[in-house]
Formats: sequence, C-alpha cells, structure tokens
Amino acid sequence: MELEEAAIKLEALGNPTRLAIYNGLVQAGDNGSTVGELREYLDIPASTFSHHIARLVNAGLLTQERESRSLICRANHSNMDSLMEFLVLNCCAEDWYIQSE
Amino acid sequence: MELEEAAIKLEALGNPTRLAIYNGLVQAGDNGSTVGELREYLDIPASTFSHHIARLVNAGLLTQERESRSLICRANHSNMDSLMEFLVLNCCAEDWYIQSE
DNA sequence: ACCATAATTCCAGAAATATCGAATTATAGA
DNA sequence: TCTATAATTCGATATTTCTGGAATTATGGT
Repeated sequence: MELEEAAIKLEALGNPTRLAIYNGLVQAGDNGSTVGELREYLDIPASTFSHHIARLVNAGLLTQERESRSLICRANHSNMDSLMEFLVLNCCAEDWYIQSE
Repeated sequence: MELEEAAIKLEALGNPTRLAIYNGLVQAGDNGSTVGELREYLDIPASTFSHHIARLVNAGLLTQERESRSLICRANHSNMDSLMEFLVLNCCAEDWYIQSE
C-alpha cells in the first residue's frame, strides 16, 4: 500500500465515532451488522451516522451488502491488513513484532 | 490504549505530509533528524511544516530535544507500539498476524 | 396504490484543518 | 552587541469536516 492510500485510511479511522463503528464491525464478525443496528448501538443521529459510514466505505474499510431493506456492513479485513502491513513496514522499528512480545 | 487516544494518533498520521514525516523519522533511526533536515527533505514551507510537526508531537508520536539551535525529532516508538496493539486488539480479525504470513 | 421501514442525500451552519508569508523568539558565533 | 541560523507564532484565508433536521429514495408488506 502506498503512503497516500494509507493516509486516507488512517484519516478515516482517526475519528472516535468512526473508530467505534469499525471496532463494532470487527466484533460483529462475519455476519456483519446492519447500519440500523450499529446506529442504535452507538446512539447517533441517522444522518450523521450515514456520513461516517460513507467515509469508511469510501476509504475501503467497509463493505456493504443489501439484504431486503437493510444494508449489512462488514469490516474489510484484507484492506485493514494492508494498512497494518504498511504501518509495520513504514512506521515501526524493524523489530516491532518482537518488542511487543 | 483507549479508543479516544487511538483516534487522536490515527488522525495525526492520517495526513500524507505527517505520515511522510513520521516515516522519515522512523528511517532516521535513533539519531533522529532535525526539523530543518526533515523540512528540506520534504520541501515544505517552514510555517506549514512546523504546524504538522506540532500535531505529531501533540499526539505523542514524536519527541523533541534541543541541540544548540536545532531541534532533534525522533519517532516515539513506544507510543506507536501502543497504537499498533490497539489496532490488533480492536480493529483486526483474531488471527491477523497469522493471515499476513 | 398505500403505508411503513431503512437508509441516504440535501441543505445549512459551526468548527476545525491546511496553508504560508511575515514577524517573532531562541540560540550561537564574531 | 550585531548578525546569522533554526524554528515557532501570528495573522489571514481557503477548504474541509462535523453535525443533524428535513426531504428523498429504495424496498417490502397489505
């Protein structure tokens, strides 16, 4: 992943609400969660929430799939993995994964 | 690390210039780099650059030490490690480190 | 067709961010 | 003390972000 793209993803995660959304979706696992469920859980006005979701989708961190009237969101793990890889390679000391043990 | 603090750090890194600054400091290693060296390397007006540096210091991602007229900057690896840990625990699938191999 | 639900888009205002020239502060050398 | 260098702060502007009510679109049930 290039620096420019990494910055976009970091910026998307760099907001408490959006970070909480992403965290919620990671917790939700493979089944994901509908926009409404997440919104209710975080207790945020629908409009505001929708903007945040859009930012995350736009950054490639979320995928969405329609199921009837609901939109199911899931964390895009492969893109997050790419971001993590970028951080390890470009923003960590050589032996990060060893230090953390 | 708590979500709020993680978001602040992610936001600080979520800008191409600041991400490049941090990357440059990781590359510089233990010796660090002066503000001037970094600024010249990235070719950014002093004033703009200073604001970005301040943001990173404020987020706890950089440390600064004065040496004569220059300010030496260094990446704060322990804080970055905390952020990485937060991401692994809260934003990655359980087996992230396995998937990436 | 009509109504209800789920979610987005429209719109607008407030706040924060990004940018950078000019002025200022801090340090050091002659 | 005068001058030069290193960096920040001031001031001003343009842009983006954040927020949320109101209107709209999409879907499904009756």
